[in-house]
Amino acid sequence: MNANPENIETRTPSNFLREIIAEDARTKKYGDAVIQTRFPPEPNGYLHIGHAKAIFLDFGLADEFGGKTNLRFDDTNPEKEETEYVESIQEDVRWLGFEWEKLCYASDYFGQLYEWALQLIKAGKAYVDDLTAEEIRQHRGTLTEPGKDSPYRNRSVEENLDLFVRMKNGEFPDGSRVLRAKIDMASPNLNMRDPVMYRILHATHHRTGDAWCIYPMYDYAHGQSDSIENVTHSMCTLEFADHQPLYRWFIEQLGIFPSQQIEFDRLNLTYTLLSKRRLLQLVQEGRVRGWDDPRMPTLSGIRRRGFTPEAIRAFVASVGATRTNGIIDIEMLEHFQRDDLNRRAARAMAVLRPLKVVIDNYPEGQEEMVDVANNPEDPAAGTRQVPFSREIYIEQDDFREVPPPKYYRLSPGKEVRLRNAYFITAQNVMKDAEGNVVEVHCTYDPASRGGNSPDGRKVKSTMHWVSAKHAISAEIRVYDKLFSNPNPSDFPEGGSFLDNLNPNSLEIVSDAKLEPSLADAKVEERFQFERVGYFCVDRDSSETRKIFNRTLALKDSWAKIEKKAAG
RNA sequence: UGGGCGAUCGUUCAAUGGUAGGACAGUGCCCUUUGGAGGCACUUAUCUAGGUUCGAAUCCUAGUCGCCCAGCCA
Repeated sequence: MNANPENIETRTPSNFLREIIAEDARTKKYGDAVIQTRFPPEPNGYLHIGHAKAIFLDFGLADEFGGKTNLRFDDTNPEKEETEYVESIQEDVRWLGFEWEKLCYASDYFGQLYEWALQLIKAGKAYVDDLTAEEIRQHRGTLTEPGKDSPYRNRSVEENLDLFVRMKNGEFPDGSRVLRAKIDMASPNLNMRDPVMYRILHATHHRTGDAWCIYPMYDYAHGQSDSIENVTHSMCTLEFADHQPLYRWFIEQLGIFPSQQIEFDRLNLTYTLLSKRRLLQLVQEGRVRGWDDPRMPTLSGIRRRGFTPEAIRAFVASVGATRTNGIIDIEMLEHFQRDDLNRRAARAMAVLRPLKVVIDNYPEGQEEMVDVANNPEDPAAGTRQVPFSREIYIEQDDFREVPPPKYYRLSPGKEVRLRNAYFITAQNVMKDAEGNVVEVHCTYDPASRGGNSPDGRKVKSTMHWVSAKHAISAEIRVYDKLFSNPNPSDFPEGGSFLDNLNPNSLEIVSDAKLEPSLADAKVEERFQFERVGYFCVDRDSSETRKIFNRTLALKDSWAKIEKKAAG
């Protein structure tokens, strides 16, 4: 990305990660080596907003210090990993605006890792254990009790070597043996109680195929992979803090490049679930339309929803990094997205729930074009022509036959402005058999063309509109939060996180009326529908029928007033 | 109960022994051809108890509370 360090300095406060790196750079802890980081996802699912923070930190911090960042797939478990995911991950990282130095795979290092395992066995630091998974668990002890040595712990180097080579050669079935590091079964840190380094898995790996039937565990692969890549600062989330002693142990035993692990807090958001397992469940059970459903917190979902990489970067930058675990208000994310879109999104007029307005004194058959700013925030965006005629649509919410207090919009006898067009005054209404208002008849002031009256008369309200004759019809998918509970994982005994699903997270408006210029909108193009919200064109659109996703509603102070009045 | 980590406005991030500040949210006012945006103002915080110090959010001690760890997952 084209990061501007000065800008980042002034825009975001420092954090402990930046300070550690700055200090290491200053003291030349790594000599003249450049700052090297890595973003190490396991290709077993789609990236989500939580990963955006890690990506921003890994890439952003390295960049700030003139360093490099590798994208490394931590693909040590063939049973869960797929090429589909390695592709989507690359796409998502690029979409966020980052480019990696090298594309790496832990599986690239399987050979080296194997050689190092041999080395550790020869040094008497690793042994083959024939205990079952269950027995290993029992020998591990508990949080308060030390573990017990495996009866196989003191095998000879020769026997261990022989057994391990045969494990590698496929002589033993899955689960029959493992290679373990020989450390300390009484360590208060469970990770140091002779952790498993290799397990036998006769599974086809998405890259190495059937070349291997033993696969390294995370703990044995991660630090060494960092070391191979000369990673200076290996940043990961807090739950790995207990693994750090082991991370260092392997590097020290092997005498290889001393990468250092630093942990920071995971990103948590209100109303949002970031557990891969549960996200997968939502997809598999059809609770959402897929990984890229616009309600999903996945990067692909957020992108389809209309969020921008700029806003996400600004958001994660503001959130910073600490070692405290908190939960960030989703409104913070929404704020950064509105802020970005407000500056950049072209405006358009669209009526989601149309109510027909007939301007009785506007000549029948007449039509005209009015000049409209594409973005009042950005004069450079220019203007466009929007057709106006005798019959228009306004939002149902913008008319009340009996206006409540503080209601500024259209009501009988009230004069309002049609944005960029004319002042109109409501005269009378037509109703259907049930008494619903189906048409409002108004008169307009021809002198107010453009939206101002020469006599300086003021109106309280300005409303958007679409010419009925020229409007195009479109489908609009109005999204709301996927969960109605701020903490979706909080459910009563016997319940499920699914109970927290918001039943109204998707509302489909099938016949919205849009200004005709929107007929040319391209997939993913973003707009602000004035007074309504931010929308983008969904890829489900066809040549003849547009489908828009609502990214976010505009802040609505009238809704607040109404709510307050309702008590 | 063992080990590790942490604790500052409602939320989040700063303050690195020297005026507790910003952002989000909230409230009020101003402005407005989007009840949007913008501007101004306001409210609210250093977990507790001791100690060190001229001076402590910061250092020390003890306590309290929270998170993480007992996969042949990462």
